[in-house]
Amino acid sequence: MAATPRGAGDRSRSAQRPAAQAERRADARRNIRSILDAAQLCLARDADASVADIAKAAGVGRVTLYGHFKTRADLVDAVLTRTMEQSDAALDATDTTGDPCQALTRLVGASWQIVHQFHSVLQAAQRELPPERILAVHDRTLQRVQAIIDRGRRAGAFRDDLPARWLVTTVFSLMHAAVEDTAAGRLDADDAARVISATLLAALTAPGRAVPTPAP
Amino acid sequence: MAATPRGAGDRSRSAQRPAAQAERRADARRNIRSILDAAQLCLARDADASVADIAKAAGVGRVTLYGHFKTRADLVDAVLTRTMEQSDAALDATDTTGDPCQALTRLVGASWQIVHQFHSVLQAAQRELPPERILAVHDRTLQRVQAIIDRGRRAGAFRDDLPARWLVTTVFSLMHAAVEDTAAGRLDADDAARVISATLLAALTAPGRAVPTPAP
DNA sequence: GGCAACGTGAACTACACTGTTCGAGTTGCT
DNA sequence: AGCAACTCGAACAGTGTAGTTCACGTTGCC
Repeated sequence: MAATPRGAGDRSRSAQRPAAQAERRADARRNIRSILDAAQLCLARDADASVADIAKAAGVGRVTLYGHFKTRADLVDAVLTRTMEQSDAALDATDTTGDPCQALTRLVGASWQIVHQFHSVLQAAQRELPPERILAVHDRTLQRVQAIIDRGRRAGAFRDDLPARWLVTTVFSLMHAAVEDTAAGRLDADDAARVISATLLAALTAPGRAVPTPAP
Repeated sequence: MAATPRGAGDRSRSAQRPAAQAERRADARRNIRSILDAAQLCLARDADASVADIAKAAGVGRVTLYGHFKTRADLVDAVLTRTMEQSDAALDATDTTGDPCQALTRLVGASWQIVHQFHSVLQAAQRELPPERILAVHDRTLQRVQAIIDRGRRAGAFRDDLPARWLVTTVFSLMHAAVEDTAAGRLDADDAARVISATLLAALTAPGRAVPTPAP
């Protein structure tokens, strides 16, 4: 879905799925990498960055870029996918077992940097890609949050009076709201993870229960 | 800032500020109204609606529209201003005194319909207008929320361990997140106000305190 | 070394949109 | 009635973008 060679059609490739980047020439691989790097950077700075901007930032001709990515949407999709893969990798290294409250706090801490950095990549994707695609790419992250919430509910720590899906939305919503607040200078970026966690723990706590105060 | 006559310059008008719509001819007033109505509707449906779309929806020539609004940004600004005025009017009729928790619940209930309906008008404005302008137009609403939160904090009902500005952000963020969830079919629109309120009350509650369970 | 894959800039098509001009007609106001 | 304000559509200019083609130069790979 990301790579589209010029000379060769789909004939020599087993399928169009597996990105099929291995059998390319070395300079092509290098350029694809540069393009993705540049696109991630440009889109992170400005969700409306043009293909020309990205090509220039990658130190590559626009035509070369189109040689690897059929359309702008393709490129955005590739960048989003890549970003989510990086995110998932970072989150895989995070312990989300044990006490749900602490697990959530750890998850927020680990996610914040990524969300903070690549917030507008998501914005670009939301303007260019169909909602189902956005959802699909977020699947693993969604599952992860959902799992913690489910566990917290079963343990009686998290509330049971609201749709589980809404609690997941709450988590994502506050993360992204925090990004915008820091961008506008209304929130200290170094304090954001703490603020988000504190708000979320309270929001997810079962009514009637005392709100946990996590140790600093 | 909204009205721009054709024949007459600024000469006959006292200032360019006061919208100066009173001294126009009747048909002009009618058209301006139609345009604003149509623009509000179109932008609510699609934040990217073109000037041509809006003019057609208003039953008016494109040139006529440009006769009243110098640029697309001007039009968007006028629509946003108008929407916020309507919103403020609706909120003026809402009792925000008394118990902060109940006041917040009432405010959310009264705001939800408007936010739900005109969510993408705001999106359009965010793409076209400078952030300061968005902030300025939201001033009254912002103040209102801020006032309730301040009162709740003084009363010891709301938490004091997070920046007040962040709590305001939380309120707006969850409202808009709820809109997107309903649009995606993940949340029942009729249930939204309750869900938002319940989440917010918990989020704003002081740590260590029991979360209030508002009467249905 | 040789060949195919790859890169490149310039130029071109195509499109969608904003904003303007013009000439001619219509409507409201006095 | 008469005049200025207003409306209208068509046509135009300008801009920014996506995507393509071509002819030629370069690089990697066997």
